Amino acid sequence: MSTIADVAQRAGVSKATASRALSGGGYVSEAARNRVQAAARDLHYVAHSSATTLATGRSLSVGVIMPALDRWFFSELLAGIQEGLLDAGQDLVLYGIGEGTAARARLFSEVLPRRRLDGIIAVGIQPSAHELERLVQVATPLVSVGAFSEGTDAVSIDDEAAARIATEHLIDLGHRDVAFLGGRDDAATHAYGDARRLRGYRAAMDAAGLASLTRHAPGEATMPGGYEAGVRMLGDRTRRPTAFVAVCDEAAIGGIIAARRLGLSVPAELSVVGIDDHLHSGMFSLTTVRQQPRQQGLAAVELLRRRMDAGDAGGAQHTLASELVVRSSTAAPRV
Amino acid sequence: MSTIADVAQRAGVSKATASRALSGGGYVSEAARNRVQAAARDLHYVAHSSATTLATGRSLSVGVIMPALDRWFFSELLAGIQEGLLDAGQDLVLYGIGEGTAARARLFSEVLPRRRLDGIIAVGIQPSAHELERLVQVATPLVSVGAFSEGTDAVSIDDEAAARIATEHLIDLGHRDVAFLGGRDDAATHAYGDARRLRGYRAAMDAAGLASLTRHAPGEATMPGGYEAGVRMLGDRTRRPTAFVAVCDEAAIGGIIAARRLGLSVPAELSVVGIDDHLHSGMFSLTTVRQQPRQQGLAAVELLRRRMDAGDAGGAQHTLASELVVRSSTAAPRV
DNA sequence: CCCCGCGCTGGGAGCGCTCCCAAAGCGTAG
DNA sequence: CTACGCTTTGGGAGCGCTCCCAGCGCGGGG
Repeated sequence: MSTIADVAQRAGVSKATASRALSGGGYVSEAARNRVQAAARDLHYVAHSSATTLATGRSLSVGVIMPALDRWFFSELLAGIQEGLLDAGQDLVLYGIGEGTAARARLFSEVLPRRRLDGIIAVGIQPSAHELERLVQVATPLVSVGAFSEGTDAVSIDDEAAARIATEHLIDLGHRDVAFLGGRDDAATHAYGDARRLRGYRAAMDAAGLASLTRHAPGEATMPGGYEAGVRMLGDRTRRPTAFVAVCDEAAIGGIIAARRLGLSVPAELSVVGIDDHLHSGMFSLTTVRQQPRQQGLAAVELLRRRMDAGDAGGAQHTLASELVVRSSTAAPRV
Repeated sequence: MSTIADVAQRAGVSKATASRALSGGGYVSEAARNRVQAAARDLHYVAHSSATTLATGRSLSVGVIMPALDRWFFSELLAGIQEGLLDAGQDLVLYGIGEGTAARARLFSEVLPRRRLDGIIAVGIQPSAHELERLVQVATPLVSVGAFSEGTDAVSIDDEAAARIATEHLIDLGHRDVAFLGGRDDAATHAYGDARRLRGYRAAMDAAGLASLTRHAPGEATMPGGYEAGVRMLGDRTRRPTAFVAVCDEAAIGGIIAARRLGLSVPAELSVVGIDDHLHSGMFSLTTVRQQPRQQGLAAVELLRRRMDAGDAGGAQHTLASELVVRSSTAAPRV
C-alpha cells in the first residue's frame, strides 16, 4: 500500500500539502490539488485509518452493543443503525454480549476503551454505575436504546403506553377477560421493556375496573415462547380469556398458532393484539401497536451525531410515538 | 486516558520495558513485570489500539460484509461469526451493503482498504474480479460464505445436494407431482444459493424420470414471499402439486399458511419440505434439511484464523454436511 | 520605497505504541 | 583473571498521518 509520502512525491509537493489537498482545510492552490488528487488516484492511495486516528483523536467508528442478534427487533434496529452510520461515514463495530458476566466485564473495562470509539450505542442494556463511569472516562458519548440510564441519551418507544393502547383497544371492543401473554416478570437486564409493557397492561385494566381479571402467562418473547404460553393458558377451557395482549408480535403469532391448534378461531372466539408490527404480522392479519426499530436505529445515530458535534453531556430522552394498527385478529367478543 | 509512558514512569521503568511487560515477549524480570502491571491497573491503562495497529501492522479487526441483516440465515450467521471473533480477540466491523452500486463501489475501493483489516468475511456476495483484485492488494485474507470465488476460501453447505435430498425424500414417499416454491431463477448477486437449490431439485426430478412435472413458483425467499407464491401456485385446484420443496424454511412456512387458508391440510393433502431448519420450523412441524448458519459462522472464522496464521493463499472450500430432519409436514400422497 | 497582509508551501514535531539494538550486570567456564 | 553467554534494561527510530508555524513571493496602501 502506498502512503501519503508516495503521493506527495509523485505530485511534486510536500506531505503537508498533499494532506491538505486530500482531506484537510487550509490553503491549497488549484493546480497543486489537482496534481495530488491525480497522484492519489494513480496509486490507489487510501489513508490508513489508524494513522489518522492517532493524529486526530477521532476513530471514525462507533461501537454497538447488542444482547442478541437473532430477534426481529434487534436485527431491524441494527439495520437502521447501520444505515445511519453509513452516511455519517462512521464504521460500525459490533459487540454481541450474552449473559456471561466475564465477557461483559472485559467489554467495558478493556475492549471498548481500547478502540477510543467516537461513540457507543448500547441496546437493551443497562450499564451499571461502575461501567458507566468507565465509559464516561473514555469521554465517549453514549446513546442507549430501549433502556434508560440517568444522564445519558436514550431512544425508545413508550413501552407502557404501547401496552396500554393495545389493552384499551380490546376493552373498547367490549372484552373484559383480557390476559397478557409472554414476557418475564422480573426486569431482567436485557428484557427491560417486558416489565414496562406488563405494567401498561395492568394500568389499563385497573383504569377500566378490571384489575381482578388481570392475568399473565409468562414466557419467552419469541414465537415458540408465545406458542407454549398460549397452549398453557388456552388449554384450560373453563378459564379461557376472550382476548390477550402479547408482549410482542412474535409471541402473539405463537399464541395465534396455539389457538388454532386448540380449535379456537381468531378473532371470533379469541382476539389478539401484539406489539411491534413485525414483518410477518400482516400475513397473520395481526392487530398490533407499531414500533419501528429501523427508525429507532436512525434516531439513535442522529442523537449520537448531535452529541458528538456539540460535545455537551447527555440526558435527552427521545421517545418515538406508537400507533395502533388494526387488522383482523381483533373483534367484539361473542355474547 | 493514560499512556504507556505514564505507566512506565509510575513503575520506574522505561517505555520499552513497560511494553514488554504488558504485551510483548522478550525478557522482563518478575519484579519489573509486577510493578508495571500494578501501575497499569492503578491508572486504568488500556493500550490505544490505533497506536498498536500503526506500530505492528495488525488491526485486530475483521470486516464482515452482509447483504441483509433481517433474515434468519444472516442474523444467525452473524451471531456465529461474532462468537468466533470474540474469542479470537478480534473486533467485528460490520458493513451492510444493499443493492446500491454506489455504496458498494466505495466499500471496496475506500472503506475496506482504509481500515487495513486483518481479514474479511464476505457473506452471500460475489466480489467481481476487479473488487477481488483490490482486496488482494490490501493483502487481506478473505473468506466467503454462501458464495464462492476462485482462489478464495469459502464456507457453505452444498445447496444443490440439500435440495436434492429434500426432493428425493418426497419422491421416496411416492410423490410425483413435486413443485419448487420460492427463490429467484436469475442468479442474482446475493441470491446465489437459490439458483443452486433449484438446480438440485431439477436434478432429482430428472433422475426420477419426472422432468416433465418440474415446475417452479418463484418468489422472495421470505415468509410473505412464500405465502404469496403458495397462493398463486395452490390457488388453481386443477393443477395442484401433491408436494413442494421450498427454497428455504421461511418460504415453506409461508406456503403452509397459504395452504391452510385454501383449506388444504398438511400433510394429508400436501407435503412440504423446507431447507434451513429455522428456529420456527419445529413449531410448524416442518420437515426440512438442516443447515446451521451459526456453525458456518464459526467455521468461517476458523478458516480465517488459519489463513491469517499461515499466510498462504486460499482456495479451500469448506462444505458443511446437510441432514434431513423429518417432522410431520410430509407423508405419502393420497391415492 | 517600505511594510503589511494574503495565498501558498514545506519542515518537522507529535499522536502512542513496538521493537531493534546497544549496553550493563553477573555468573561461570576456561 | 578474562571471556563469554545469558538476562535485563533503556534509548530511540519508525509506523502514517495531521497540523502548527515559519517562510516566501507578491500586490497594494501609506
